[in-house]
Amino acid sequence: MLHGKGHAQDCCCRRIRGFGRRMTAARHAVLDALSARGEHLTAEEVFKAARRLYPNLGLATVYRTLELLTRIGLVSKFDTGDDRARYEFADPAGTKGHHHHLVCTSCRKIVDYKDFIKEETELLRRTEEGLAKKYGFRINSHIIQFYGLCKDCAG
Amino acid sequence: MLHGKGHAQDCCCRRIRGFGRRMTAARHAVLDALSARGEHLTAEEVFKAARRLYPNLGLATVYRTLELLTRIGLVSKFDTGDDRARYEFADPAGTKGHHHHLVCTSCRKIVDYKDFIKEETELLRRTEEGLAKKYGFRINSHIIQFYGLCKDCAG
DNA sequence: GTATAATTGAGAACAGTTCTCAATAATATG
DNA sequence: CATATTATTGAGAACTGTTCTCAATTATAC
Repeated sequence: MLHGKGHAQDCCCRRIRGFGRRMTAARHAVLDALSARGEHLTAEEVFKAARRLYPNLGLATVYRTLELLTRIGLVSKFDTGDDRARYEFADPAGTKGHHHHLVCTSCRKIVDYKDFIKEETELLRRTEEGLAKKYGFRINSHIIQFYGLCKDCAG
Repeated sequence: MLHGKGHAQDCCCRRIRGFGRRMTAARHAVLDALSARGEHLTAEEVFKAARRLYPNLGLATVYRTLELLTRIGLVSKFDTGDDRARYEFADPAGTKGHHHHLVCTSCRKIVDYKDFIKEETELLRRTEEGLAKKYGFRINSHIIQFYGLCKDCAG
């Protein structure tokens, strides 16, 4: 049985256990991969990275773990227009700070930006409130993405 | 050969021709379906609606047409977290006005909202400018979506 | 330690989307 | 208007990302 190294891992363990689920080597490997490899990873990328830490790992387990982490709220899953899902730590755990995405529709490069986040967050909060009231939703996440061509692709 | 009925269709024809592509009965049917059936349709939904107008239509053609329309900029394609793409007229053609989406993660209901749009648009414009400058992107679209539970699903 | 139930890896199955290809139909040309 | 050219089509096969199945394994409670 492996032991998580970082604070994030410990925190995640507790969260997983608190959810009545077990802590396993496979899940450790996925968590390690997610925190080592950074943002917006595909399941395949997580799989490759995690398998280096735990060679016996299966792809289905990666999907299952990512789904679990997403359900718990530790990971956020999103889409950037190609046809595979992306995963990254949700704010609190990842501690890389809240950010949004800027996506090149040609080369698929993804830029995480934090500039403008403060204003955006402020507006989003107000909008959320208004929408919740008007449409009776209990809102718990949002997505903002900009699409365009990066410098290299714009030519 | 069918003839489009609405202004949007005429406009689209011109755009398609202007792109060096041909105007066909299948494409008319897809355009009609898109404008009759409203927002955020899946390819399957477009297919079913369009096939009522042109029974010989094939699903692959619907995908090809939607891809063409998206590439031309007449249609916007997006994703709301389930695993099928959604399509709707982009602003100018659809003339239903710019809107964003509020998505129920349980029943998958999608609400188009236009409230708050003005402030959002204003902020997005400024953010876009800033991002374009800082990261050298030529930005040409964005997505804002809120996720949560609708009144019925929140219980 | 043992019992119990969650978790696993492997591969099959699945769903949405794209591809292939011969047949058809829209446009340009004469 | 007839014809040649070339895009487009429908049907189904193929593909890709993701989920499911199931017997074997392993974390946890006692």
